[in-house]
Amino acid sequence: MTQGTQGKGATTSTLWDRTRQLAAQEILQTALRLFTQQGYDETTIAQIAREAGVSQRTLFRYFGTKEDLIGGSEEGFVTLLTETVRKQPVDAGAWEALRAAFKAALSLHTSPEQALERFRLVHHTDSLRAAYLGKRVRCQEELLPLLEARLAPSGTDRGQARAIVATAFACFDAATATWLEGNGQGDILDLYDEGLAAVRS
Amino acid sequence: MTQGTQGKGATTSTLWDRTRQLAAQEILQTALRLFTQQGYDETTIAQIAREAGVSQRTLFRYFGTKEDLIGGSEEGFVTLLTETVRKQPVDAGAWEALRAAFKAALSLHTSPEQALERFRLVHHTDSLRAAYLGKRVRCQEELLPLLEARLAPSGTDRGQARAIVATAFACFDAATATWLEGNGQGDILDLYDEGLAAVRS
DNA sequence: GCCCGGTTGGCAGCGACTGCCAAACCGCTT
DNA sequence: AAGCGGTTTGGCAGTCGCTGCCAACCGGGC
Repeated sequence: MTQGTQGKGATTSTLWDRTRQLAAQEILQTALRLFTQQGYDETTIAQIAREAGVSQRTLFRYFGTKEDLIGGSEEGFVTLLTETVRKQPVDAGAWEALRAAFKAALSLHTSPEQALERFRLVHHTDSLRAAYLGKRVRCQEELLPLLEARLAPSGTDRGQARAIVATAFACFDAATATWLEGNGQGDILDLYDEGLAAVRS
Repeated sequence: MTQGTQGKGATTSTLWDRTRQLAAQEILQTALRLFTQQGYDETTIAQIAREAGVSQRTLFRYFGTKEDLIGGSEEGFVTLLTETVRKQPVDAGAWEALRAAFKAALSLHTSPEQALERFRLVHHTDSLRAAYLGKRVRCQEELLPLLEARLAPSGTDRGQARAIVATAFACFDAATATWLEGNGQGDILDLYDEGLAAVRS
């Protein structure tokens, strides 16, 4: 699929599958527009395909599921988190590493307004929220071994490491929920710190 | 639906919708059997209906969705948790109340073996896990106001209360995951305590 | 016997998603 | 210019979960 022609140029090759990327973006924008305009459940794949000028079949070839049309591919997200954690200095604790990962994830959004809009959409649509939560736990599982290494010195076992990772994500979600409730007031990371502080009082 | 005939008898009325309950249980057992035998995704509603001796249509009338065939109705679960929290003594803190609620929830399972089997099924099926997580956050939202009351005296704001509830559930999930990994070894509540202790070290 | 509220079953239909096959397309060679 | 191989695309039919609608049914009160 993506490799076909990926010769020497480290840049985006053949100016042909740049068209492909463009098509993908076109689909994505159309989908996001319709979702915010009329809601996720009220928007059908058929409509998105029609308005984006592609067939339903190819839409499903670009994005495997309807949920993938929001939040982009899961892989990118996961690797960003894992790489960020891995890059943290060895003397940084698990909590610091996780905080850094969340910070990196938040920096993906182009603007707070866009983030707010997207968070709202995900938060208010049951199916989307469920999908997000699924991704989240897969993330946790991926991160677990990395953080186990940082935790081992202090005699923390696997179950405890899992609890720590889960707690970090839970507080992050709580922070975004609170942020959403306040219509984007304040900084998510600050809310995260406050929440975690309350937990670890 | 359920009220139709619910006269004076506080017991299960009219010996007629006892048949209904029986039918419901029949469907549930069939579904659970098939799920564990051949997997959730591989089992179709048509098959369950056929083997349970009802039409697809009535199956959907008893259980609104395929996911409802596992873990029973959400309402029952939610009310159990909220009632348990509400019943806790006023001087009990939020953490104690949540722990009591988890304990009550765990006591719903008839046997550890059955719990293990069911947890495994949910944990290993993406769609089921997503559905469970969705229920979980709805639970959290329901519980939030109750615990806010217990937390208010110590000057905890809403965002922090949310973080605390989310953390408790996260640690509970981590505990069940660890319990599952150890094939049902030990006690979930003990694992929960250990995880929470590590978090709040 | 008869009507009546509530239950059931069958059918048609929707929306997400997949497999399959033929047509279109791109870049390359002759 | 014509041909060719590999990839991409579109259309079609089919599956599965789920819903609305309507006709048939069943137990109980008049």
